[in-house]
Amino acid sequence: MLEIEKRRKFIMQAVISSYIDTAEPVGSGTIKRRYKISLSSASIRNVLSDLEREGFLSQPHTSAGRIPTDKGYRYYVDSLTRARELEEEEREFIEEEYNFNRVEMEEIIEKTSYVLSQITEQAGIILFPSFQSSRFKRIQLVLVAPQVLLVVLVTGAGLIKNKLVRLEEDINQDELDKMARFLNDELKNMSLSEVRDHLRKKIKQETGPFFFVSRRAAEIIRMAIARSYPLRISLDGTSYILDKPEFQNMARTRAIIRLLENKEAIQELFGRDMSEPNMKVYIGKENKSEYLNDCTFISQGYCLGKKVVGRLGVIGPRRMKYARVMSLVDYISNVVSRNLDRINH
Amino acid sequence: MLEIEKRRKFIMQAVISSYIDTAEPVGSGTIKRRYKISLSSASIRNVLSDLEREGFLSQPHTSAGRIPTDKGYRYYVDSLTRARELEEEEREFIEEEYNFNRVEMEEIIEKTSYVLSQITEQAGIILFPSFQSSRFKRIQLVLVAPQVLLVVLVTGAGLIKNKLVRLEEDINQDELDKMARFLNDELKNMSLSEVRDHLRKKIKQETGPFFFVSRRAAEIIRMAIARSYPLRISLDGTSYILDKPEFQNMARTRAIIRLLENKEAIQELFGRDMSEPNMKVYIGKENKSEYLNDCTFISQGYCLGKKVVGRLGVIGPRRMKYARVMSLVDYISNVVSRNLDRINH
DNA sequence: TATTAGCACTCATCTCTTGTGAGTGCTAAA
DNA sequence: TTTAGCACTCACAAGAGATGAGTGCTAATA
Repeated sequence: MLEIEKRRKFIMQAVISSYIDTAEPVGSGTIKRRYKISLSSASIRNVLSDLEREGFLSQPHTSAGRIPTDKGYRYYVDSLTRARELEEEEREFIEEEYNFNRVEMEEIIEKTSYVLSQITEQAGIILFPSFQSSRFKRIQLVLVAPQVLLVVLVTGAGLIKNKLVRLEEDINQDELDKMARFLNDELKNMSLSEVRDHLRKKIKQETGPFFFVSRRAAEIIRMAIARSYPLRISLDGTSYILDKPEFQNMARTRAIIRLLENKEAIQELFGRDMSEPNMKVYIGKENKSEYLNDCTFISQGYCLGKKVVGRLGVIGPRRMKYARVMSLVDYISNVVSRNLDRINH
Repeated sequence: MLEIEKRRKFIMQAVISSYIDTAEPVGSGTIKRRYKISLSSASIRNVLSDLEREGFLSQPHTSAGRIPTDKGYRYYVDSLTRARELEEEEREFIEEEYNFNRVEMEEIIEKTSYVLSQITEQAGIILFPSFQSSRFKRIQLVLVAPQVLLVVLVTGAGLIKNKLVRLEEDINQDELDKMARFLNDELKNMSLSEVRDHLRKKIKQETGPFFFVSRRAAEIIRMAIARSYPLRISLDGTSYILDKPEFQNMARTRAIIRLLENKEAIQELFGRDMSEPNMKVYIGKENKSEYLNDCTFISQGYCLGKKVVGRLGVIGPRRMKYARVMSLVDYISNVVSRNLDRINH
């Protein structure tokens, strides 16, 4: 009984790993040849047909070998494979890439989509740290031209946000400095959504000396963060998709590439995972978009301090080296977190 | 004599416009049918074979029709086609897209690659205003953390550049304010390359009271602009390339897409045209990259005030509607310039 | 003298046939 | 329970015509 379970696992593993290597349907003969199993091809066939009946494998046509289904890959990822140590070279390549004089968050983020795609040979994606959830650190108000105000907002995620705000009345730099001082005291370490709420309250309840600075300041800062901060995504290596034999069909492939050109669509792929730290693997139809029915999307959060501020990941064919790619995504997510921390203090 | 020249032109035009429509080689019969010409197909054949001998047309194989060569397209663009008025709908679509409350240069730029690609159904490209050549407008120095300085540089192109600079020694905000005041006076309206040279000179010749501010300030600002400002490009609609029948060949198409993923490679396509205002059309092998041998690249400068600050354009198959696309690129370049001006005063 | 009808020829592309081989499921023997 | 043996399936490759849109050349025509 236990013996039979072991055999199923072995054969399942054989089918998947062979298919991942070759992209060709795997038959009983191939398994016997490649994995020197002490069973006849007929016995293997029996197991294969069991696995097919249970939905782990399928046949492209009657006289072909088997290929894994979504359920098959899922089983493989959950039960048959485990995290792998990175190769020395992989680790070196990654560390090397981040070994530049990085003082700005943006450079780190943009580098990351490149690194992800290069090392996995798939499309690499990273979301910039989310603005709304990040912490207020400092504000600076600069009069750029009469009635045009530059608001510089520095947040905990190392994000710097510029916003030009057009004012209706004249104001001078002294007044602005006063406001900035006030805001910097008042809002220290709040998250930006707290900032918004706090300011709304303050405006209502305050009177007196506070009032005159507060009202204007609050309006200004709200203008600066109000229009939802444009979603920023860095994407690289889309062209790797075109290399894979399963994506030689132009029509489907074009749809995938078109999806990746659309920031909102990419955001939807992450669904509700945005602020979760752990790794998510979406295989085939598990994906949020039907255009990715033939793809696997692996993502993981990255942190600033203890807080998850964004996600990164890769998109490739379902037929991918899961252990390797998952380990890489995990490792790179840690590298990014570490680097973000370093520039922040 | 004049008659014969006219006939050549007509037939040349017929071949190109038919090929642009259908992507199929054009034969004498097709021309006679589609353009109701009062000549026999035999006469047309004579002209075709003349045009081929002179290098304007070529045959994929002996028993096929003719397709235009680079030289043929070039002749067509230079002599047979002229700027076209935009359709009402085209104009409306463009104006509509820019009809949002734009106060930031970045939004306008990013919108533009989208508009270019949508309306021409090709890849749309725009370079962000060049940083080095833009004019110094204002600098702001903010101490973000001990020894970490945020330099905010506002330039004439509406560009705002943040740079975090790590200092070796402590400095306080008062000192920074002094420096900023000094720099704002000193550097007003210089271009950033002038700024660099100016500071270099100043440091050498100055002594006395100027010295102590100047030296630090100069170092800081040079750190801020020194590392060549990362080339920013906005690109959209790459996937349109996959629609065209001439790009069904994966290998060549992948190479094009890979090229477009590489910012430096894109920059090279523009060559020395960077600060020229006029339109450039590169057909097939005229392109700076061999990967674009089957493409046409059309670009034009856009301005802030009277100064060209960047370029925009489209990349598509050689077989494109030149009059239409050229008019669109021209129109959009004007719209961008107009919008940039508006946010700048 | 310029034009065109006529004709033989070319060659990519489509369809049809056939052969091959890697795979299957089932059954009966070990 | 395992496996040898066998009939069967079916994608795919190779080859053979047939088709037709195109050509260039030549001789007749306006």
